[in-house]
Amino acid sequence: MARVTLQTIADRLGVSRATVSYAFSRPDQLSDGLRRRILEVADELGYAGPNPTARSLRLGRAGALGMIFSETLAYAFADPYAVGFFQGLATAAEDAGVGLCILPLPHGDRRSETVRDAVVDSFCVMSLPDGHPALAEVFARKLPVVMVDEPYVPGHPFVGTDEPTAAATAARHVLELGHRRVGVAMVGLHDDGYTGWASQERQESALFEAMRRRRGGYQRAFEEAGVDWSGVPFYEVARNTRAAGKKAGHALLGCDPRPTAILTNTDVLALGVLDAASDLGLDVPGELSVVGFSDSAAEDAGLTTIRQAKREMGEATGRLLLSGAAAKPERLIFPHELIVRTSTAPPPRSPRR
Amino acid sequence: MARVTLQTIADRLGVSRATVSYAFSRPDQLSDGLRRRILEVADELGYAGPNPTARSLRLGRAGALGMIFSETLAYAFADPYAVGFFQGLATAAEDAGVGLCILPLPHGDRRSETVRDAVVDSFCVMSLPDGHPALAEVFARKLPVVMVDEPYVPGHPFVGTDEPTAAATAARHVLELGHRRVGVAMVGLHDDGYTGWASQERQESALFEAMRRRRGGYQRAFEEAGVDWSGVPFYEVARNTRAAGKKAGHALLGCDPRPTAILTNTDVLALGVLDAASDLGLDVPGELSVVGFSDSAAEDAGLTTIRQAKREMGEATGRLLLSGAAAKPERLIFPHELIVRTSTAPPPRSPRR
DNA sequence: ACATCCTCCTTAATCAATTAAGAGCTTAAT
DNA sequence: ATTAAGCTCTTAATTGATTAAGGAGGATGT
Repeated sequence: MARVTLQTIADRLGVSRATVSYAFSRPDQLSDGLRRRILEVADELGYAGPNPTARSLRLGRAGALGMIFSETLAYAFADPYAVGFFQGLATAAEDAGVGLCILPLPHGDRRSETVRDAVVDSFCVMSLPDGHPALAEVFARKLPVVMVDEPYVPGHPFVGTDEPTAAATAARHVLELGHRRVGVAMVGLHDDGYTGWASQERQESALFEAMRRRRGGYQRAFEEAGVDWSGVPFYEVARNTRAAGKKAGHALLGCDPRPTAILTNTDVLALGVLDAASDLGLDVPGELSVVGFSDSAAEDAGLTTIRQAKREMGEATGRLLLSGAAAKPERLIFPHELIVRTSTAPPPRSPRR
Repeated sequence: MARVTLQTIADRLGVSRATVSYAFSRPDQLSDGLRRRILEVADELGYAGPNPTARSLRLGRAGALGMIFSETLAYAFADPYAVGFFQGLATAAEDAGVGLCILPLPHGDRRSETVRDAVVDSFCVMSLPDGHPALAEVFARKLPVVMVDEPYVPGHPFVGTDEPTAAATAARHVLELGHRRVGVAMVGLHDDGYTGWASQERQESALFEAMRRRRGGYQRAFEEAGVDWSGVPFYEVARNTRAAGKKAGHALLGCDPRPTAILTNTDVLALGVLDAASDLGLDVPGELSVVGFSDSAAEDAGLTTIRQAKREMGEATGRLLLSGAAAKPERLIFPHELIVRTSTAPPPRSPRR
């Protein structure tokens, strides 16, 4: 059972390959009779239709948008922020009738040429650390690229959030409620798998730009409020999971004096902190205030958080890529919003020890 | 700025195209000196590397797995069950170093040739109604296909759940607790946008096979317990959202006599039913028991549900497709499990009116 | 001195289509 | 009758690579 191509059908009918091609893609170029006969024979021979790869090559378009993510794909799909973004991106792809191709990057010792070999027309790069090798591979492809959240590469379009301001808004919220002993739990600063207390130096040298800037926003708000940042307990976790959040929560709540508020840079982490508070029998928000980030899992838990326009960001990224506008180095900063729910309140008058 | 191809570089250096190709893909075939010179010139000319589409054509492999979903992509990404499945599928794709290409289907009056033109090596088809035109387009491609949840097409590999048994398990749980006035809320039976009470005939003629079978499981369990199915209030909603679940909850809880338990075919719907119960000031599980399905959003809410191995199903599907085993018509039925949490209890002794 | 073996590179076939331009032939208009 | 216009189909160039087989030249073995 040899491969069936246009040529096979052409030979069988004694017509030219071009004629068979027209039968499939330009019905107006052929008489109805011949066209019918061609389609009949195609069916008979089990022809699978014009080969998409050959078509792509000839037409110079792949019909797909490539998406690159720094983490493993399992991790990406477990992150509500990323999934929300995908939703928007997928909507844009759908509207344009192109596929959304999620590309795995090599992790660990695994080699992979996915970026080099991906049959796509453009790339969306999300949360890659500054010098990640995949970034160079993407640029080498000379296709339209939009960077999301990080890294910001001058001269290339960017979609993101005003991280320092958003973080400062979250911090200011608890500071204005009167909290002075505040702990911070963050994920996504480095990719070395470290979980534990983070020194000032480690904080500032964070590999991931967006989270580094977000942290900077916290610090600025604290300093503006006259709170010494070096006294702020700062716990870093390696994975954005509820369990990691719980661990951070226990660490922070074990400090003496105990914080009356905890800031986290994801909602998932914040939920874990709530778990820790619950373990210790602490009333939230009576004895402890907790703030999340990105409003991705926050509603049910009554979490105060910073809402980000995930879907809109995804859609905008898609449109930028699909409209060809990605040639211009636009920089779209999407608005954020503080959503105050029931996880934050003024600190207790006389803190329980 | 004309296109730079292997040939451009070859011409510039006065070598053959093949030599340049070897410089990129088979370093051992070339002297180091020439290879270096080739790469240098390539860089100089701004060559983007061997064209992936041409490569794909020549090598006969696309390096991507196509995924098809009956709903809009925004909807798919909003469904925790689907996202869980994606997680597993993506993991398998990642391990194999291939991309995961999510293909939009035409919706409404939109035309689209995405299935016909998708540059992929295989297809994963999830939850397509029996006669959906995309299914024929997929088969026409003559590539490996795995069907997930539905439709089951004899002779093709299938990955899914024992729907009738799983549903019967959920139903039996409340029946064994002593409930006799039970309501049912389901989504995903038809795709005509209908929301409201569903007649027996409408139930049985459901377009989507998996949900049709799931419903059959409920009915069987009721009949085995001696409960007349025709007296069971059955509310159907068009979309798998919390708001829709709430609407269904209000409808069902407005029945006289009021149900003491409600079965839903998704956790999202169940959360909505809990919202409705809360609106009415009903105690769960004291006055109302609620059961979800798929354990996708259930833990925090304490929802009793049927756990499905979403991730494992996705991974198995991926492996089937990527190992070439999809040629054999395997039928993988994954186990389910009743998870009893705090949303179910025996019915109240003397029901409040 | 001759055969043999490498190393390095070229030739040419192949992958499977699309499409502008042109060639016959028929039909219609003048 | 003649010219122009329409249909329908073919020719041939093009898209950008990969790779088996072969050739030229130098090094090695006997």
